[in-house]
Amino acid sequence: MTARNDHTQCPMESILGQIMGPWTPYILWLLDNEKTLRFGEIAARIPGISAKVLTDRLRKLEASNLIHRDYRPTVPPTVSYSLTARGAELHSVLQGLNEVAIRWDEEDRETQGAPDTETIAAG
Amino acid sequence: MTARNDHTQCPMESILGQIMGPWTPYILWLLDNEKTLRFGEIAARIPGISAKVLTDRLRKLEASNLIHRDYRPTVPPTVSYSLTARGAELHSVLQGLNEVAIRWDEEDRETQGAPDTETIAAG
DNA sequence: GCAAGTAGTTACCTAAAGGTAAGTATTGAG
DNA sequence: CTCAATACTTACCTTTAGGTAACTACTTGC
Repeated sequence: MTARNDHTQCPMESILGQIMGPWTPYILWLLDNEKTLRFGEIAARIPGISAKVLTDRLRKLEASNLIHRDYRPTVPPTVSYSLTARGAELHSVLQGLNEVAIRWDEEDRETQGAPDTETIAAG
Repeated sequence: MTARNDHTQCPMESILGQIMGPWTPYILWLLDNEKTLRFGEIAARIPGISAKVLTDRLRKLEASNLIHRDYRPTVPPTVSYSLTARGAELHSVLQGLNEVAIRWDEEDRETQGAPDTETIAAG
């Protein structure tokens, strides 16, 4: 209210706008785990994504200075992606989120269905 | 392929599907900070959101067992929201993300503009 | 001259998400 | 009888996002 507008006073909204989106945190997590991945390798690790959307996400992450794009003009061309120093700062958040995800996944497996039979996919 | 489908083998995608979305992590972070908030209070803290979208986010978070809905049939009715035990498990992730957000915000302020004058809100 | 291979880009179309506004329930005040 | 208040819900419409498929560039191999 006093110096900045009310919707930018909170840095959370800014970072959310950068890393949110259907596949964005997942891409960051992949790069955090595997250090360097080529375009096709990322696409292979995300079954449902299209080249158009993946390109879009990559461009936006690059524009936010979270990933680095390494283009090698070979034939055919090779493009590798990796986290920047800023992108690497998300490491603990990404890994923390993954730990919670794994925990919940185990809990839901105990509660909702037997580990050896598939009942959730029946409906 | 053997027991689970290939897109659910990674718990990250599951948790992302639950907490992702335009305002979802922000709502969780508000409730993590303020413990209990009424519908109108959440709406007031998120300037750009509409009642329809806020209701949708709240319902989905409730369905994921991340928030608790407390309906008091007073006149007019009072509805309060708070994190469930599971939702509270996101505390460190949410706060860690906020710390990174604040750090980046300060860094960007040093790089892109002077700290004492407002140049970003001029346009 | 055509296919293959990588990493895209572009055009076109459809599906989903979100905005706006009005309606719902309840009861006390006027 | 109507207004006001809270927390929605629903209908309708627009905007946006995403899917699909074709095209680009360049060189090797046939």
